[in-house]
Amino acid sequence: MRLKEGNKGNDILTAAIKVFAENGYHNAKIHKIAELAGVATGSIYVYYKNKETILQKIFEQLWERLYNELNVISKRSDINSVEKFDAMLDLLFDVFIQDPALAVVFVNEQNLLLQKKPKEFTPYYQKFIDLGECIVVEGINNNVFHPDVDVKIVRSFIFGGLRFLLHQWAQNPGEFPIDKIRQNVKQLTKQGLLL
Amino acid sequence: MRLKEGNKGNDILTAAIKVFAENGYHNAKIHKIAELAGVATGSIYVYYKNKETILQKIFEQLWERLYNELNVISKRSDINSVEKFDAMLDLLFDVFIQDPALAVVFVNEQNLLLQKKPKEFTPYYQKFIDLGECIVVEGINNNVFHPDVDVKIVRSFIFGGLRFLLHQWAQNPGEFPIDKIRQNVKQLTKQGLLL
DNA sequence: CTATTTTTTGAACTCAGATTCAATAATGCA
DNA sequence: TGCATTATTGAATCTGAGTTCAAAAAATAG
Repeated sequence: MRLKEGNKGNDILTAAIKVFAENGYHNAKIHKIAELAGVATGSIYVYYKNKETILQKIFEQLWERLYNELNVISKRSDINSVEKFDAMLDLLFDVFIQDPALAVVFVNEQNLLLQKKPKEFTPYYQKFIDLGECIVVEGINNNVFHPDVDVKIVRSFIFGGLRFLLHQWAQNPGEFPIDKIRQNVKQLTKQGLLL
Repeated sequence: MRLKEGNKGNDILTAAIKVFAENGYHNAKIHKIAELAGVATGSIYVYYKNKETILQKIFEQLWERLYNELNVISKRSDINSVEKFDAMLDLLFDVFIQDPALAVVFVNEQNLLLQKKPKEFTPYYQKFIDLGECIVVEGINNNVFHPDVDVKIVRSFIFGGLRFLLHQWAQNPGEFPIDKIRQNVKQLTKQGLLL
């Protein structure tokens, strides 16, 4: 018997995130992912059924992690709704700051997968979204958030704004300090533009 | 001499927007665009150099139009900064409401082009962005907008949020009335979530 | 050390689909 | 009406990248 050496499955995933981020999913060549992962082209197909499966796995891991961490936040009883809202934004920032390439892939390719194979998209995504919604509803019920906003619309707006900013930052990290972005997003979502 | 009948160039563009929206650029087949436009496959290449050129043309038209209309708004002296800001949001809503498929293409494919061929991307896009920035700066100078926000960050956040919402709406127009979205976005960008 | 099993390899295969182009049709003009 | 010019066609070509697979290498067991 022979054991698989190292963790090639993970190496491939990490390499794929980089290559997908740089070239976009459709322009990413399998052979380049293999090269970056330090394996042969054929090995990719030992670990993943095909190119699309790699993308699916990336989102699976991402959303599972985000959901689990948001779950912890939403259950805390030592902080109020506004603080939970803050913590949620921080969570998203922290995850993507750790891995800018992942931020780019997330922004560019999530729609692709969701549109093409909605059934096979990780359920953790929906669970995360639902939790985020809960936090805002809780804030409304506790009289700290405007009651006349539609939670689903607000959720999508903030989510979309964040996506776009993270994408910009990931492609050109020097342009803005990420903490300035973080601070502005919190200001804007909570207070708005008006004085 | 023989003249080209009808306006096949435009028919192809309109068909392409539909097919790109439904399948995404990379999964869109030229032969399907041709079919929808009512021309033969080969005719596409009489009017456009290749598939990518069609996408470029779509964005060229879109941003030229948006820039021109925002230009009119920004020059008006009968309305104040907040009203200009409102008018800018209305402009974006109106254009994409008119053509949901265009909204989907815009959200899904703009990054692709910008990343791949930044030099060839229509300059009207940057001009539009700059104008939007001016309107917010004007609002800050007139003491109606928070002075401690970074204009570029705000601009991207709002833009990203809008994109995401329009995309959701375009894919499922029944879920939310677009006017509710419009109203929520204005509320959120100006007042924020907090009471 | 040999046999057996599993992992790894990468050149070769495949095939979808973008692009081409020779043939055909349509129009304007004399 | 017939000629010249341009528009249109769509089957055939070509290309490139995802995928396969038979062979080689590595690891373990006896």
